[in-house]
Amino acid sequence: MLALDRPALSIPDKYTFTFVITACSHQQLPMFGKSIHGRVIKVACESDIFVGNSLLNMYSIFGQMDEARKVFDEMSQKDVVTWTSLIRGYAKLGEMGRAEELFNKMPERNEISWVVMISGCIGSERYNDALRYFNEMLCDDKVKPNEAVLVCVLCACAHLGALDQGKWAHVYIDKSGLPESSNLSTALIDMYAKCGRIDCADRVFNGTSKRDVLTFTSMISGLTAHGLGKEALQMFSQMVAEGIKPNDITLLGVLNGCSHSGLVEKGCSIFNEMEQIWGVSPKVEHYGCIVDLLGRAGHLEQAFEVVKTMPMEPDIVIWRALLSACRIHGNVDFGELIVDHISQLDPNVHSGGFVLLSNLYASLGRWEKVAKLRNQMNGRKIELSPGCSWIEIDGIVHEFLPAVRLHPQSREIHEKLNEVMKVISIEGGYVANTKQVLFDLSEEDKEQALAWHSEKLAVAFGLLRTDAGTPIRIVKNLRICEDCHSAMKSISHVFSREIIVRDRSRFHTFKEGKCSCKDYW
DNA sequence: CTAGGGTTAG
Repeated sequence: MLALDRPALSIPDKYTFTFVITACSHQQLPMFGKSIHGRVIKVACESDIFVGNSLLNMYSIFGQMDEARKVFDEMSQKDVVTWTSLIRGYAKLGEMGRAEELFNKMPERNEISWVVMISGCIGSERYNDALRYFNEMLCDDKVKPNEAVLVCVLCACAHLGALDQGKWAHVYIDKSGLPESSNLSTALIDMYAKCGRIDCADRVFNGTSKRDVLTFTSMISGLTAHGLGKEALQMFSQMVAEGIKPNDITLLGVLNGCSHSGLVEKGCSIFNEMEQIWGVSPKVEHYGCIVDLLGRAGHLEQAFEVVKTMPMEPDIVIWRALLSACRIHGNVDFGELIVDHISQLDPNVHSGGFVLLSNLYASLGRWEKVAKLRNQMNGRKIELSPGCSWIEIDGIVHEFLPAVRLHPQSREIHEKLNEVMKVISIEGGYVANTKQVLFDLSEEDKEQALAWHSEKLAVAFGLLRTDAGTPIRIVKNLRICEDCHSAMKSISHVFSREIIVRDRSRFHTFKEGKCSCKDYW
């Protein structure tokens, strides 16, 4: 109404443009934003740095980097916001090389520029790079790490299992006088839990007065990953008692906790009530949990019934949970039934489908089928993500890929590993699992690689570089395979070492020849 | 609202 009353005043000024362009960025309105860009040029306030920055940022957010770059190049005046926005655009697309180049070139940096670089590394799963940038940031007198940077750093430590550096960040936070926040507590809890120190996570949790749904969720998920299902449920009760409403991810953690601890009835009742009590409608992930829960406990028919009646299309994870249940319970017939069912579905979308089938055939001993699938995969150039392990020694995270030659001490590591394998075969009763083919998404292909799985290399390195009796902590990006699992058991026994391996889904603590997962994972 | 951060099953 106002606008109609005063048509003469309806030409927006640069402040209005800035405001509207920013709104387009936040509301995901690329078309509208673009049309505004055209109008900006008409009213000739495009030389304003605020207008330019908001336009540049808008294109960066939408991933239209050619457009963003054009705005950047045309801006006569640039400031730290201009540079940071452009860097963020590239970082979000995973073009870290471009981002890095600009970051090195920019005339001045502030805290936010560092956050953008560090969080960009995390988004591209380059956690070691994230920590490297953080250390560089500490050398820069003009900036001080803020809450956002520290959250990123803890996140990187959590992914890497870098306990020492995580502890260092914790001390830094306590000394820095940053106000207590649920964000930092959440990141600390998650870091400790993922680094194998659920006890420290618990201490942080109990020491904080600012708890929200995220704090509780990271604690619950942490307990779950450590196989502490009952404790996870207790934590859930405490959360409810404190009047905090769980979200979909909280419930995922709780259900998974039930699954790992065999709490079938409890899990089912939580699942059945999540909509009415918490207003969270089950997503495909929750169905995945319940299928896993039922399948693991041996209720295969019931699990299959859930898959058939669920309101959405079952995804690859669900089929895998079912097949994994068949494998655990040695139910070949049911497994083949499911494979029949899957092969009628879309066969060539995910590489996951191939691996899944291959695993099942391998577990059924149908090697000719495995070989055939393998050829098909090679023919289609399906790429699988490489297996990778990390180990932190003296505050430095060492990364092991199947191509271990990259590591400066690789020959020594190989020699050590050969020795270890020999010793455990003779003294530890270890027998190599020669049938091992793609047990999980283990892409470390035995045929083509004389290389060992990355977790074996990491453990050899750990034995070389740590004192006798020190626990060895390893993080692996995929699930540990059966062969490595039994090797770790033998090593823990023969070399009297506690070995803690965090794999993709949970912790395995090897001690005196046994694993905390009770061979059930 | 000219630029920045966290929890996630298998």
